[in-house]
Amino acid sequence: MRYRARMPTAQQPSTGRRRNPATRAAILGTAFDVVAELGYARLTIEKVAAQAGVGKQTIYRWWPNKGALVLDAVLERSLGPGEPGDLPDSGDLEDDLTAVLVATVEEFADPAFDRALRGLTAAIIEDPELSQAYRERLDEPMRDLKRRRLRRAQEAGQLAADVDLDLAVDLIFAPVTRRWTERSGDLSPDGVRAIVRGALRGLAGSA
Amino acid sequence: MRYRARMPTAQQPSTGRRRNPATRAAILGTAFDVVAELGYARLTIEKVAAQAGVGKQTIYRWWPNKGALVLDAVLERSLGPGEPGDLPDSGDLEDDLTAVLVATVEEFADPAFDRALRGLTAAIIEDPELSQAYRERLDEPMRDLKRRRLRRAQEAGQLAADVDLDLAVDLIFAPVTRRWTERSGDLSPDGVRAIVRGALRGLAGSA
DNA sequence: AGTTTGTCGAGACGGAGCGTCTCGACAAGA
DNA sequence: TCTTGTCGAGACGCTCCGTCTCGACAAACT
Repeated sequence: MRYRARMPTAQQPSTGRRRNPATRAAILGTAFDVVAELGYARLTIEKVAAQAGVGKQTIYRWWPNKGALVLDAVLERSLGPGEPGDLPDSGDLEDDLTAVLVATVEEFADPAFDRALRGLTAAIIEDPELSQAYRERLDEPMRDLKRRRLRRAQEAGQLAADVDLDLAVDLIFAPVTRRWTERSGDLSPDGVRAIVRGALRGLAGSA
Repeated sequence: MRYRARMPTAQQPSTGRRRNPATRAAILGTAFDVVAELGYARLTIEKVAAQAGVGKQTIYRWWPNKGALVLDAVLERSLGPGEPGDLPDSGDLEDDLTAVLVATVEEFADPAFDRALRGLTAAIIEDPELSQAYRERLDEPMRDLKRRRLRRAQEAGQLAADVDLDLAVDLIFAPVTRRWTERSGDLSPDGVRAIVRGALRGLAGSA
């Protein structure tokens, strides 16, 4: 992870003036607003700097490029400081997974969040280093929540004992993501429920 | 489709000099090479023009932006002129789907094709108009092949009769795409087969 | 044969953003 | 007090943007 050293999470050296947290917050907040309004392609470091009332160098000092900046901006805005609480567990796996996916789709319905996340995704696809950072800081933690919920289902006998949990996560969640990125396919609550049901029961239908 | 009128498929007016097909081919070929080498973000119209030995205006006359150019470049190179023959049908659905997906993964293994397709995908995510063009000209035709194969499986009783075919396509193919775009997850032949098996038999495992 | 219409390579143009660099002001540790 | 690093501001040379104009040329129509 070559980034880290220059990224905002780098630890302070012993001496010298300390980094201003308010400046960092202003930059990330503005970056989110800009990508939410203009998209990633038309986002400009100069625009963010001007709009945040900040020197360009202050951004370049802490973030190596647009992608890293947008990743931090999205992470800061969407996750916030709190712990990312567990997935719901009502006992009914199909209901719980459907609820999670419906909530995700509802977030996509907010144009600002939609554009911001599209921008981040576009950046990630082309930049292996950024995609690794995304995986470690956003995707893997979320994935862990999903695996945990599925493991409980497995222990309750609602999921086959020999099923690989990573396979299960992909089978359940990837179709929704695909319909979102390509803007085609049914993302209504019914459509989402059908995906969950299909993944759980299978298409062959021997049941 | 507002593009069309300015896109290379537009029909010729009655009089005047005709468009040079060799020029079109040179531009698209060079565009593919450039995106395959540098990626989408660093692809430049000026670079394509210079490298193809062509005036900038000649590109701007026929393509409205980078995205449209790259879409045509990928379409031209990956599909070629021929009809996109049917999916294999050996009678064993799981084997056939696995073979198709393994072939797809093998294409991703070619760095040039990988970068070109990543570039196209990145462009599509941010541009609704381009994503529609992609859907109509590449995704939907492929999807149709998949639906046809699945319908035959349905008639043979290997797929539940009440299963929606678009749901089936997403469930089977989206996980592989996800693992590719995010560069994480098992894309080995075994991993791919597990996806197909999981989608067909279901995770709940009542069989 | 001549005219019209559109294509083509070449490159000039003003403008936007790039990423680097330097400046003076300032704040925190030594 | 002195050193070290942060900060806003903006100048710098550069690349690329998208538009425009030019002269050469080819296809269709008169």
